[in-house]
Amino acid sequence: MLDPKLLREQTDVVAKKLATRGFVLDVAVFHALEGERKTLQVETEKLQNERNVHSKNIGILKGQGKDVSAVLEDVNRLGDTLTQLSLDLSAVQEKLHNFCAQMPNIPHNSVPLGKSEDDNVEVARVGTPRAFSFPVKDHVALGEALGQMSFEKAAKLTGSRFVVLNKHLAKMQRALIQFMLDIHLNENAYQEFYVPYLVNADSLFGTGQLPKFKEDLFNTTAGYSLIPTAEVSLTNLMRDEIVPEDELPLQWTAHTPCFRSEAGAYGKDTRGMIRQHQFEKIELVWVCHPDESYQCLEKLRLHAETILQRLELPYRILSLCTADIGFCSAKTYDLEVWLPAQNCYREISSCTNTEAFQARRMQARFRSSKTGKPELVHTLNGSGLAVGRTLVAIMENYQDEAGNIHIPKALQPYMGGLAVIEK
RNA sequence: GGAGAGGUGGCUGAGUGGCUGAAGGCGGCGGUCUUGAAAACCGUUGAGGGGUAACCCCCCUCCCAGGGUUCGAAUCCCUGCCUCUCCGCCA
Repeated sequence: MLDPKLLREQTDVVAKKLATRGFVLDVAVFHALEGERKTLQVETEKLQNERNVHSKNIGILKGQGKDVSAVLEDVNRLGDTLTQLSLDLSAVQEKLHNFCAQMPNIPHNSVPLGKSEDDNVEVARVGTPRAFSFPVKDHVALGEALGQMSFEKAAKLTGSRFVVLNKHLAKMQRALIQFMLDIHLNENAYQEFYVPYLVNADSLFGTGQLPKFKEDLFNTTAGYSLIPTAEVSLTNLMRDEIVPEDELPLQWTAHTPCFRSEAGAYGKDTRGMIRQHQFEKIELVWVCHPDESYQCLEKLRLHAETILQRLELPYRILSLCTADIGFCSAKTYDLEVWLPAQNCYREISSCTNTEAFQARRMQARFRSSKTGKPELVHTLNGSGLAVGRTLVAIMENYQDEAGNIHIPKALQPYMGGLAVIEK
């Protein structure tokens, strides 16, 4: 959610900035709603005040044993008008709220302008893709040949876009989770959380999944939704909270499964573990002072990169352009890992500064030591990393001609010393 | 699942229809005192929104949430959510 004051006072500036990301702000509609709101609100509050004054008088007069019928008549006359006005007011306020809830965040000045994902800017490449002396197989071929990855079994159990792993591959996924968490906890000072995988609508609104992206979620008959990312559970810990300024920044992490319905993405990446309805992820969340959020974003990105570096996986860093950043994002870096079978880099982490966009939706605040007043925090989130895709990357980058998977050095201790997964 | 009790400000805890946005205590902040600190004493201390160019100021809303009764609701009624105690069940 954008700052309503900013929106009101500099509507054209906001519209211009949102246009860079392909969002058309209907300035006329906004001004009309806003004008209506103001008139109604002022009038409603005026009448409410009148009513309150009268009511207070009634109390005083009654206490003195005097007749109140005259005042009572006055205040009764207010009744109907006031009822109607407040109905009108809340209708307009709801419209205004819905209007604003659909508006995406304003891109930061450092975000490259662009019209599509082709305009994303490559910031750096790290590591060199290995040269293979044999035809590379993709993770599906490798995994099925090993007998440790089955999409068929998953389809029997559930449907498409799920996977069953067993033996070493199942263990490697668990090892990766442990490996990533250990680094974030021991080296990067994150606090670990265990959180619900089902959340309510307020939480989903807070982090921006609602109202716009309801279709991407798995919703339950109980009224809860499965989390599409631990960002929802972690970030919403701050909802309606006010923390002391000196406790900032907060660095939180959790491993969770993530559930995405992604109705719109059918036909894309139909093969393999790249796009699944259920996958494991380590999430990193920062809650910080507004002055520091861009330094924090750099640190967050570095923490995600560390994992790729330790696993010796080649990757590149993209700064997403205005057309490609997410709804809540003011700025996003994507980390893309090299996948030899696809002969390209694929997203494995997305690190985002939402500034106060989510914080405003959540009323997540800190108490300013300067003013003593609550102010909105900035929230950031990033994957550190997507575990399923990391597994894919290891399989494809570390395969040999026989179809065996060599395990990265750093991960071997987590695999009980195992160095190669063989048939 | 069954039976009870309860949800009030950062915390604790009064308040059953009328200057109560809320006593008292704790905590926080400011001050007096002190070489400094502690103690003591005095003062101060919720949030959201609107009006205003803006501070001061003025107004509205908020005592779990949503409805209702009333001129007026923290207080009465209904529904939901949550917490606690006892019993049952269970990983």
